[in-house]
Amino acid sequence: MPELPEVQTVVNDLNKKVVGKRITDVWTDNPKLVRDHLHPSRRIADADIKEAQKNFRHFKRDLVGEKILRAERKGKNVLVYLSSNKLLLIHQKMTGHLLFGKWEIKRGRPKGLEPEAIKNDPFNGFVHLIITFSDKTQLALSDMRKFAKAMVASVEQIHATKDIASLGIDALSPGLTLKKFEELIKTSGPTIKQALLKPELISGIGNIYADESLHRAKIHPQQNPKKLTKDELKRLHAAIKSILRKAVRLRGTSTSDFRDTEGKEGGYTKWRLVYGRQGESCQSCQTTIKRIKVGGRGTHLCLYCQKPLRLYTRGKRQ
DNA sequence: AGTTGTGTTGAAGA
DNA sequence: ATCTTCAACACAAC
Repeated sequence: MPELPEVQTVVNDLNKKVVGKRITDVWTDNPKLVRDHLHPSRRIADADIKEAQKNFRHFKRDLVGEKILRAERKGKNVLVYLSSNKLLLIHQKMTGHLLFGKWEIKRGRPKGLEPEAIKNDPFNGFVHLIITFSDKTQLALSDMRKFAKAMVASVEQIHATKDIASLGIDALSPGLTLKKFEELIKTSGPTIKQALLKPELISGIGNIYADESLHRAKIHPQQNPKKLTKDELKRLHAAIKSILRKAVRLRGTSTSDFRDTEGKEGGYTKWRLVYGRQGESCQSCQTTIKRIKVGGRGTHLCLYCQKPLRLYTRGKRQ
């Protein structure tokens, strides 16, 4: 699941590997992944395959000949700045990730040639989009569930899309001070976990880092955000910043499908304390980690460290 | 072997 | 308005 650290890892890789390259070709077996910047959420029905193919032809026409200037992250979106004032937006959604390497199309299917991790890891085999550069290197989108989307338009048009324009402050932005964090969290409900997952409030946090941050801050995910104490908000703010920064440093988390542009797994996976660890013992108190539902989302927590109720004895919290 | 769970996001429904 | 549910999709696990 590409969240802030995973998308940042991809963007950093792109800035190292594809800047300065010129696009010569674009291939897909799933034209539906291409979206219209005016209606970025509109999906095209299978029955309208002709329309999707036309969109893809325009997408390809817009990209071929363009030079890559730089890449940038906005929330969980990858933005690739191109010559001619154009911008390529890619959202990897749940199972998408970008890979840098070489492929050949055999009987209409892409076959990974290099590097090794792309050839050998099944999670890198769901390639549905390939951008070819003039030096014959390629950038591919592997996406098992085909939720990812891409669009190209002018810089202004992409920034005006709802995808970008409606994003709240970035979770790692220096502008997200404790004061700002408190203000934002106070406005939102119904639970603190759901508030953390709202991109229009704070962008970049997904299921993994929401659970990890709440555990570090010792806050129950179903707490009413309006009722959090000043100290709890301070702990949560600090936990989010420090966990996200560490995850960026370690190139993200790969509990399932996420891979970097070399096809390799992220290093934060082994530092997780709760996400995907249901049934294991909490490292602080040995209580069994539980998995519950919060707002329809799988949520991992330690019921002892993250007590839902305030119990006071002689004025002190137990 | 059919059913369920997975998690991003927005649209639809309540 | 605010909240919940569902849909897009493919695959693993039960």
